[in-house]
Amino acid sequence: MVDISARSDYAVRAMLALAADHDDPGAEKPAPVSVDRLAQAQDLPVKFLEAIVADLRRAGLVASRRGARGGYLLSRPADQIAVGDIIRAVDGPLAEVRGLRPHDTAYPGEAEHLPALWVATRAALRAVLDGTSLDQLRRGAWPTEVTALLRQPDAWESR
Amino acid sequence: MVDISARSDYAVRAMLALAADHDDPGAEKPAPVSVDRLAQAQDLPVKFLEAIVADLRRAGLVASRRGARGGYLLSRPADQIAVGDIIRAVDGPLAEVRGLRPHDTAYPGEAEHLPALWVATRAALRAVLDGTSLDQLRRGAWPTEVTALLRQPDAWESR
DNA sequence: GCTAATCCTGTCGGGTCAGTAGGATTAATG
DNA sequence: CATTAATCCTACTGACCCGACAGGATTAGC
Repeated sequence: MVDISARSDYAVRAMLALAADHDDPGAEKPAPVSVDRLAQAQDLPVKFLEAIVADLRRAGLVASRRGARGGYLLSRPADQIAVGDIIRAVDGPLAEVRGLRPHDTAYPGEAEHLPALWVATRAALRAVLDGTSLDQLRRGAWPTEVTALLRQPDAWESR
Repeated sequence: MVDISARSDYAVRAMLALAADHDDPGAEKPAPVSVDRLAQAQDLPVKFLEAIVADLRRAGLVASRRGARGGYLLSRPADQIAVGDIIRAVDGPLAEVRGLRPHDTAYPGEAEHLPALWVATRAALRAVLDGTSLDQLRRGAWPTEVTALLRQPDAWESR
């Protein structure tokens, strides 16, 4: 069902590392961070991460400086980047049904209402992932929807 | 991210077909439905569906009668079967992070709050899929959480 | 005993995923 | 101006999973 891929997981963690570097040293202009340092910070495979960060750049979420002293920078403030943006950048749409977008599935007979359920499923995902910014995630300062979900008693249990 | 697999999609549709047969002819005892008829009703590949329905049986969601005039029956009323139950039966856990359950992921440094986000993501999924029964799905009689999600203006739009 | 069904095992091609290899290009710095 | 440190690009691989099919063993109603 939901499988948070290594790509997405690594991408979010790299972005978190970048965000940290961004507001860390007071008011200085942040210096570009190399893939090597990002990989070290979160213990990720360097070459694989390199490919992932390239996707983030193509999606416009980070800017790159080439050459010595080069590296990557957030292209927007961390409170204006949703986690959903990151995941879409590296893994495509948040939800698919057998390769189709949820809203253009169609079914015969008894299953006529099924598309609505898939759409609702996607909407639920969006509420969490597009409702949480990189900045909120880093600080654990959750938006209200997420807080409500986490308050659920069995949220941390298997099922 | 979320990929509703063919297995899950087909499984839900087969269960819907079964549910329809169940309350259709008034108060008669429902007769077992063969895989062939289920496949026809929803236009699904017979042999593949056979394997899927076998999973549903092992999970206890349907009961089987072997031999001539055999087939499958819902093992509980359709309002006591959650869509989430069906999906778990054929595809395993609703959410995983690189093969791990969301609640036992762990991260170094800046990503310390990430597990909570994955857990919230799963909780959001559960709210929709465990909150909707097979019966509600068939009738399009959505629970309040789903209605709220579908009311969202861009719920049916791409992103 | 025929027939219609479940049940089981095995196979298969293609696709995706995580990760690696190797090198071309770019730019700061001494 | 050469060295060095970085991005960038293309290609590859090995493993695994997914959708689907084949063939037959078993069961039970008529």
